[in-house]
Amino acid sequence: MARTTGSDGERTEAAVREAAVNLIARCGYEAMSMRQLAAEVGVQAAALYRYFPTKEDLLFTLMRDHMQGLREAWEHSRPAGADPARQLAAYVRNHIAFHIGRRHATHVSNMELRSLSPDRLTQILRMRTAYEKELRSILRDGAEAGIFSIEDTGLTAMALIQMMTGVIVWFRPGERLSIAEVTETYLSMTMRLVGARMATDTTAPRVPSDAQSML
Amino acid sequence: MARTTGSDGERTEAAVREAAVNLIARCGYEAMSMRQLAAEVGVQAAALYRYFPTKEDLLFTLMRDHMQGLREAWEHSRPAGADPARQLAAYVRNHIAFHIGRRHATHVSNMELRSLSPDRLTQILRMRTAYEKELRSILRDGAEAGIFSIEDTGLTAMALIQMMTGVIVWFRPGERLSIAEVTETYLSMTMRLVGARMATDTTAPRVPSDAQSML
DNA sequence: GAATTAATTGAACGTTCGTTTTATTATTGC
DNA sequence: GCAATAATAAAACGAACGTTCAATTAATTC
Repeated sequence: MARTTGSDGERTEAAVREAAVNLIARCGYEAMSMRQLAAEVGVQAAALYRYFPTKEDLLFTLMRDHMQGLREAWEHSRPAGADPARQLAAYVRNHIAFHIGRRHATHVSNMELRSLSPDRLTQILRMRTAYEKELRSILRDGAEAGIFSIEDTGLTAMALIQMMTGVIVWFRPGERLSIAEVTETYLSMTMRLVGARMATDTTAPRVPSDAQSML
Repeated sequence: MARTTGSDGERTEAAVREAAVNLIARCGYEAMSMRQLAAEVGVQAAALYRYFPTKEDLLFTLMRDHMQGLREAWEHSRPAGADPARQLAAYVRNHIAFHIGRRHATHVSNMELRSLSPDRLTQILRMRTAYEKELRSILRDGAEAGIFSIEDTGLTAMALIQMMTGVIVWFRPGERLSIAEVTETYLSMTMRLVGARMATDTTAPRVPSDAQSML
C-alpha cells in the first residue's frame, strides 16, 4: 500500500500535532517514540517525516506555537491604558484561562525545554521572558503608583507566575471547582499577595456566567 | 581488569546517587543512559547493577529518599503547639530552605514521576500528599481561629506550594538575592496571601544574617 | 486520460539502549 | 598465606530507537 484514500496533508499534520502534545505530556518527549506517535495518528512512522524533519523539530514547533498563542491571547485581552490593578486582573485571568485550556501544551512547554538544542532553547526562553516582563512592568507601575505594596518586583512576578501556572498540575475540569471559581479565587489571592488597595473595582465587565455553577 | 584498588561499595553507591541526581536533573531520566551515569562515576555500566537492580529502581530510590528527607526536615522544624501563624511561617521557611538546598533532587522528584511504575508512583504521591496535608491543616486551623482569611483551603495550599517550590526554577545561589532574603520575602507574600492578621510575631528567633548583603 | 504531484507504506540501516553473563582482581577473615 | 567474598571490567544480547529510501497509490492538473 502507499497513499491511502481520503488522505490529506493538512488534516494529518494537525492530527500529528495534537497526538504529539498529548503523548509528550503523558509520557515525556524522550519516552515517546515516533512509532508510538504514528500509531496514535493511524499512520506509519515514516509518514511523520513528511511534516517534521526531525523529532526535535516537532517538539520545537509545538512549543513555539504555544508561546505565540500565549502572547497573542494576552495582546487581545490586555486593557491598554487601564490602571495597574485592572491590568493585573486581566493578566491573571488570561494566564489562568489560557493555561487551563491548554494543560497538555503547557506541560510540554514547561517540562521539555532541556530537549531543545541550545539556540532553540534560547528562542523559547526569549518568548517566555518577554511575556513575564509584561507582568513585572504591571507590578512596577502599580508599586510606583502606590496601588500595590511589593518588596521585590522580579521575585513577586516569578512567585505569581509559578502559582498561577501551577493550576495545571492539580486542576481537572468537572471536579469540585469550576474554572470561573478557580480563576476568581486566584485573582483575589493575587491581589492580596501584591497588597492591592481595593478602591478600584478589578472585576471584568460582567460576563453572564455560562457553564459554571456545578456545585 | 576487575576490582580496582581502593574500591568501596558504600562510596561507589553514594557517588552513583549523587551523579544520578545531577544527571537526571540536567538531562532528564529517559535521556540519561546508564553508560553516561557510569562514566560520570568513573566506572563501567555493569557495576551500577550491583547497587540498583534496574534503572527505575535507582530513580525510585532517589525520589523516596528525597520525600523522606522532606518529611523528616518538617518534623524537626515544626513548632508543635504553636499558633497557626507561627506554624505557617515554620512551614514556609522549612519548605524553601529544603528545596533550595536540594534543587536537583526536587527537580527529579517533581518532573520524573511519569517514569515510575504505577504502584511506585502511588507510593511517592502518597508521601507528597501527606506532606501537603500538613499545610492544609495549618491553613484550616488558622482560618477557623480567625487568624487567616482564606476562601478555599485546598486551593490555597496548592497555590502556596506551587509558589514556594517554584523558587528552584529561577533561584541561583550567589546572584542578586541571598537565600535569607528570598525566604523572608516569600514569607511575607505568604502571610499577605492568606490574609494573616499580624498581631503575632512570625519571625524566627533572630539569626545573624551571615552570607547575605551582596547588593 | 496521461502526466504530475501529494501522501503514504514497508523494509531497512546503523546506533544506542538497559541488562546479563562471565571472568578477574582487590580486600578481608582466619 | 589461603580461602572466601566484594567490587569491578569486558563483552555480549536482543530490542528499540530515529531516520532514510525506494516503491506505490491517490488526487490533481492539463
